[in-house]
Amino acid sequence: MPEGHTIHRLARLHTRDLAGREVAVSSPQGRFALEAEQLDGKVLEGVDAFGKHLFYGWRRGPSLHVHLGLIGKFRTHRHPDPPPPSPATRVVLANDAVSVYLTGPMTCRLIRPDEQHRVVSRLGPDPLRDAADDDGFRRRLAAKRAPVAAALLDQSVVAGIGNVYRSELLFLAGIDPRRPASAVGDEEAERLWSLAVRQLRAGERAGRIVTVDPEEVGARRRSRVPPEARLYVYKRGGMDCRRCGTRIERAEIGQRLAWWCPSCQPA
DNA sequence: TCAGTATGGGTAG
DNA sequence: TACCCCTACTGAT
Repeated sequence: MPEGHTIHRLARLHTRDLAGREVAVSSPQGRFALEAEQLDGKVLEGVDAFGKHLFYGWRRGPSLHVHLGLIGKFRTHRHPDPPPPSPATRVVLANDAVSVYLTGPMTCRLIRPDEQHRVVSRLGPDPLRDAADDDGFRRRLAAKRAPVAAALLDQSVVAGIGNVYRSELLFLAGIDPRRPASAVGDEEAERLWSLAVRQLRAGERAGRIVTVDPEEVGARRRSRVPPEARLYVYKRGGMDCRRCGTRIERAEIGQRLAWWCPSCQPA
């Protein structure tokens, strides 16, 4: 489920589980075998997240750049007796305590510092790194003529938001997803940014996306909200808005489906 | 067993 | 804008 909150959580957990020690690196699938040989036995210094990108930094070695794409997945198995990796496992990172398996990444490659800099410099502000940069977000948003829902998926406008958060944040901000990004006012943009910071932080802590106010669905805490009640609009087309009862609408915006409540997010 | 789907993004034209 | 790639799971056949 790789939006920015998942990526930052992986960086934190992989740093905790793997950094500061030698790591055994292999590639059961074989597509990363030559590169794995270069890293095998090196000490991992830390894992850094920018938007949806992960960078694994090694003592005396090139960085490992991972982007999960739509279907990439990390699985962590505590020892003893981790299950064998599936034949499609691109990379295994292991020490005597844990084995981490990576499958289906869009990007998995060794990268020089200048290339890493180029990747990061193309990204807009990341709510989980640059919480104070509401101004940078506002300026980048104002420069886009595309619908605001498309602009939120543009990683050069804001890094780390994906298809779930874009619909949910626009609902929380009361903004119609079809409105041109350049027509979003300064105060609305600031509100959108502060919602992004708050929601992605909560998602990073919880390891899942829960945008509903727990009280609105009869739960005491975010962690108690049942799975089917965690979101306001995402994938709820044709259902009733949790707040006003209006039927949730759905349309393709920016090559992906978006959902919104026409009453809570008036045109 | 197979088609469809998924929280993404790069490249060619 | 169209097309492509990556894997796992679900539901229909």
